[in-house]
Order: sequence, then C-alpha cells, then structure tokens
Amino acid sequence: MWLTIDLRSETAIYLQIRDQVIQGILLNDLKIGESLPSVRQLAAELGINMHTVSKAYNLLKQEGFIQIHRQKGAIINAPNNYQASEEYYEQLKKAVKPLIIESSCRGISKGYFYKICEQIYRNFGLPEKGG
Amino acid sequence: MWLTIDLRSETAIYLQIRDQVIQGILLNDLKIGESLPSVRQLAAELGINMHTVSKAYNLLKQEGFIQIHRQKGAIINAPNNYQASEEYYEQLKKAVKPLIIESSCRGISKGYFYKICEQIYRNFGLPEKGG
DNA sequence: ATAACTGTTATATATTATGTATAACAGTTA
DNA sequence: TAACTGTTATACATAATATATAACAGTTAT
Repeated sequence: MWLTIDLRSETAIYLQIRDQVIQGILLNDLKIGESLPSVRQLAAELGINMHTVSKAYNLLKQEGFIQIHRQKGAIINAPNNYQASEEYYEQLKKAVKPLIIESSCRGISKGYFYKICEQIYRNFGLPEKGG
Repeated sequence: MWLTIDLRSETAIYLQIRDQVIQGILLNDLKIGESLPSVRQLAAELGINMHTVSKAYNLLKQEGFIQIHRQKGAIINAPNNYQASEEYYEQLKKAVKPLIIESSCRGISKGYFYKICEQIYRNFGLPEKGG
C-alpha cells in the first residue's frame, strides 16, 4: 500500500490522506483518470473509519484534485482542475510567512532556508523553470 | 498596540500572539531585556481571557524566546536562547514539505515559489548570507 | 502593614475539530 | 437478486481551544 498513516501524528488522519494523495499525483504514482480505493476499502486497509476517508476524499474533491462518482469511485483530475489560483497564492503566502519569520528569528538565513527547500525539491525532482 | 488578533482566524489566538511576539523580536520592535505586558493587561487590551495570553507566554518561554519572572513579567531573551537546533530543522522541514508538494502539484515552479519567499523576506529586510 | 500588582494554579463550562460506530438509503454492476 | 458504491443520518468519545471565576503566593509601592 502506497498510503500510510501515523496515528500518533499531530496531523489529522484525513489530512495525512489528503497530503499523500497530492504527493501521489505530483510523483505521477496516481495518474489522471486513475481511481482511488473506495472509502470502505481504504478504511479497512488503514484500519480506520470509513468517514475519515470520506472526509479526505471530499476535501480533495472540493480542492479540485479528484472527482467522485457513485460507482467509478474517486478519480484523479487533470491539472487544470487544481491549477494555483490567486486565492491559493495568498493562502500559500500566509502559510510560508510564519515559517520564514520564526526560522529567521532563530538565526536561519535566507540562503540556508533555500538550502532546506532545495533538499525537499531534490527529493521529488520537481520542475525548475516557468511559473 | 503593536499586537492585534483576528478572532475569526483559523489560527488559535494563543498562536497568533506567539507568532507576533516572534515577529516583534525579529523586527527588533521587541528588544532583548524588554518586557511584554502582563497577562492580565494584554488580555484586557485584546478583549480576551487571561489564560489565553498565559498559554502564549508559556509557549514562548518553553521555546526559549522569553523568560517569565514573578514581578518583572515576560522578558525577551537573547538570541542564543532560541537558536535553531537540529530538532527545529527537522520540524521546519516537515512544515515546509507539504507546502512545496502541494504548490508544485498546483503548477507553481521552484522559481516561482522562491519569488514568493523573496516577497516575504523583502517585507522584513532579513539577512541574506550565512547559515 | 496595607494595597495593588504579578504569575500560577484550580475548577467548571462551552464550543469546535476529530474520529469512531452503526445504520440506512439510492444507485450501479455482475 | 446480490454485492458493491458514495451519501446521509445519528450517536458517542476525546482533545484542543477559549472563557469565567476564584484563590494563592510572591513583590512592590504607598
């Protein structure tokens, strides 16, 4: 199973699922049109409740990453359905800002912060140009 | 008052206070040895409960940013008390990673992500070199 | 000494988020 | 018809957050 959860994590289970599906899309482990396991099946495999999985799927649907059909299940959307919007830019900025502020306060320079980001990007082989 | 809170924000009030104190330290609005308002005073000014402020102060104390004395109040610590540790590096990485993954998935390139970071750094005039 | 502060501790309550447990419904497919 | 699907509903438990009072033990200034 490509999806794993940590019950002791501070991150809510449904958010762990969401994050890993997004990571799966990014790494092309989940391709456009591909189906996710059914809520009952994934819940059984992870040993958690059906509604927790359903909550994750509905969040992914709301964010444009997947579509949910009665019988076809949860299907990965094409990128144009979740392209970054102005709203997302602002959200991203608001999320990054406190991290930059605290790390700077703790003596981490901009250069070193970028080094940390580089390490993350390197782990995934993400695109360099454009934007 | 340099400190403001948003009651409708998804971020807990005590975390908003914490973040703004750290920002104040970074911008030198709060200097080493300077005192924060007493928990009762700040609570009254912000129109919130005393314990919420106390929770923020105790978190800041635990993280090394301030010291708390009975009568002298909450005093800003010297930077060596909150210098980035190995533990913090890992914590920072774990916080940045999902943001990079999702933004990449949404089509934001590494270069553009750095542009967003640059905007944040520019707003604060933070150090460029070292690390 | 008294009064006015301080941080701390304790207790109680309310709301929200999270997660689980069952059950039933409506639609699709084999 | 049987087995699956997502959805909806209800109920319950726990934890985090925030408030409301109250009291305690120190310090400081009058």
